[in-house]
Amino acid sequence: MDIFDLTDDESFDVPFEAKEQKGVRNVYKEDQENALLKSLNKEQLEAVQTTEGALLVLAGAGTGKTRVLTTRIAYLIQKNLCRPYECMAVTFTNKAASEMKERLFNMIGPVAGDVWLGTFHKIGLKILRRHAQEVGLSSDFNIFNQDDSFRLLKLILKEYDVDVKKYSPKSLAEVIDSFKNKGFLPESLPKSLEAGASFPKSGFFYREYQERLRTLNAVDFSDLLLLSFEVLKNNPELALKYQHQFRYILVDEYQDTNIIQYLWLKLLAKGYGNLCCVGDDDQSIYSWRGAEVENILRFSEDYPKAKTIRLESNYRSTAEILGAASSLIAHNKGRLGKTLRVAPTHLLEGKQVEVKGFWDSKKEAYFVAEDVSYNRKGRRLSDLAVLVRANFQTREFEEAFSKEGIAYKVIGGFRFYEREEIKDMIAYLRVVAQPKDDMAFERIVNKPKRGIGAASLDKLREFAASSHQSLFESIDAYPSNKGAFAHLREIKALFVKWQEDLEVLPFFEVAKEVLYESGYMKMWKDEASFEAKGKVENLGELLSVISADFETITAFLEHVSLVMDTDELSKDDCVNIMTLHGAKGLEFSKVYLPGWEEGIFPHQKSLDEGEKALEEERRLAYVGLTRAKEEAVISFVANRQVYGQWQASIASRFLSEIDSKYLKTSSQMGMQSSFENKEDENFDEPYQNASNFFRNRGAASPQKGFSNSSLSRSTTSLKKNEAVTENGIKRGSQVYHEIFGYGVAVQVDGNKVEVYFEGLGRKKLMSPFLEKVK
DNA sequence: ACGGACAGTTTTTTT
DNA sequence: AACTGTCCGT
Repeated sequence: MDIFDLTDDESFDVPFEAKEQKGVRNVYKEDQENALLKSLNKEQLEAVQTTEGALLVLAGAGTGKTRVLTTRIAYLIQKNLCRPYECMAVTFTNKAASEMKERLFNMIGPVAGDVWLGTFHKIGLKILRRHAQEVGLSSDFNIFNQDDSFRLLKLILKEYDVDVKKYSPKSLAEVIDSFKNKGFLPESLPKSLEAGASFPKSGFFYREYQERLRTLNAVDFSDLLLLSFEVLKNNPELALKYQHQFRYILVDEYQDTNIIQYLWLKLLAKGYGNLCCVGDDDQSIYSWRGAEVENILRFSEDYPKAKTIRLESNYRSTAEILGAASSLIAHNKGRLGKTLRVAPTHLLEGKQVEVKGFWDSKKEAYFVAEDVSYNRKGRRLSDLAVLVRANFQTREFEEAFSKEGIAYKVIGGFRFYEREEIKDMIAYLRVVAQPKDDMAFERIVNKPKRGIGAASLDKLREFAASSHQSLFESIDAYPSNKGAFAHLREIKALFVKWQEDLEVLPFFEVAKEVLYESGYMKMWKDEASFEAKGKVENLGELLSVISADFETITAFLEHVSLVMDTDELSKDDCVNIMTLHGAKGLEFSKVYLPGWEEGIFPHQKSLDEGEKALEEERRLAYVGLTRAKEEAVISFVANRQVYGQWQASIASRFLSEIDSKYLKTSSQMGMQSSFENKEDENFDEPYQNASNFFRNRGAASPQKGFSNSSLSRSTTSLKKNEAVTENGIKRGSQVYHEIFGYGVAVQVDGNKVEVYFEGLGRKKLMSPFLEKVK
């Protein structure tokens, strides 16, 4: 299951001239080549067979990008142009890597395992592990995830008395990450970059952060690239060795590379210059992670002899879907430009893209669930997907699907490895593996409660800092053995025991010991709540995952930091619910694209940021549409609840940017107001309806638009911290008031309140009337 | 040391 | 709505 085995060093250590090829057929057979290439079209064939020098393959959606990449690798190996371990193929996601791995295996068999195939981060990690000491780390360093980084930054900011509310660790993390993505260590950070950053003294905090990471013997995600690049940059001999090894380098999704990845590739490809980059500038959706579309736009400047091949035959979608997607993306400026056309062998008779408007997101979700029910006949559920802009949107679909009895899986979102209990357990294991890891240690030192409070920890922290040791190490030397410190010694003794056990027992056994002997499992078992039950189950599941898949603690910890459990699509037959970002590289026969509302999609932040950000949103929409093979449904709602507050929505501008001949619109609003009976409204234009509706009603007086029959009445009790004021409802120190005139809140008797409302249930009753007042 | 009450904030996408 | 941080009583 591991994409490539990090313990397998032989392919590297043996001088490559002397290396015998394992399992590769030395004799090239023509029929093999024919079998490999026969299904390719002319464009694809050229991309596979252009083996010398730099090559840019501009591959539009659905034009067989992965096929070209894998066939190219197979071709190189079969034609004996390189040995498997002399070929490196880099992807962005584990999903893409494992798919390529699988396809390659089917083409050339087990030797596929020798190809350096993996994500940028994984290959960076492989290099960094070998040469960690060059950057002042020991090779068993830990990998910090985003959460760890935030916590560390928060710690640092607090030490310097920075107001964490005003200057959040998250924004600092973003700034530091952007430095790393551009390839700068604190020492080399240009003043101008620091000055332009949105966080004050970011250069100082960056330096501080890197130093702390080093003392913790840890790196963060971006370091995997940055530091592996530094290692090679500072050791020309070493770099030469790698440059000599990699005769062929292939890159997937080149449009999403950032500067450090660009430099990293350039350095590694220096030996042979056989760099093949595949990408699509219209699908660049990771600029917030430092991706520079410019990398792909100026490829031919960087590699002047580079050839460019365009793949424009689309084997995936109907003409209607392609037409809709193309007419939308045409609104973007500065594209390299491609014209996708339906492949002649693939002419599909298609339906128009459906556009539907709904009253609220619940109706939208239930429509999708019912439509799925209807469409499942003669189709696999896994051929259907719901693609959302943000993770929070998945919730209502989950609810609707489970009520309709439809199997579904949410990809991404709340991940297994990000659950509290799993993170705690991982923290325990991290301390076992790497006692210097103060972050992990602090996380679990008093979990379950061991009578070690904040005050004692403060003392220990101070002591540890003055003796330049980790918390764990400094426990023994601390000049006290009372109260919390006695408990600290106890827990340390346990950790030492587990470390010793690791020498003699299988990792799985030790993991089990840790879970039970620490009292962590007991802590949740003793709790009667529904939640705790699930946590106990999850912990059990974690143990079984460990016993099935991981032999060493290092392998396990590496896996949890680099590979998310939900990276891969479920093997079961179920509907996939995921973000648009997560859907890149996938295809489905029918795709649902909900939540196309201003502020949701395009996201509010992109609207605030301006044209460039908006273009990226548009590319995201393009990615979404082109995932569909046969059908696509776009929908939006008139009311949306975001963070517990109701808000009016207006249909996304993207809808009006799509050539209407590819669209079929219909209203599913089904509201109970008098609005429904108005004849002058055109129900075939639901996105206009939504905006008109709120324009008409937005600032209206309470009763406007209500017909008496649809007006309901309900009484409710005020909560402890609520009161009715003249302008609205007072809750604590916050005052809320009614919006849109949907209802009137009237104090009746004591804490009883009478509310008029329109066709909404009790739970929803209050929220639409409440809006925070500054 | 610990838990409950209260106030205030959150606000995208991922390796 | 769900979450964090702080204050305060036990």
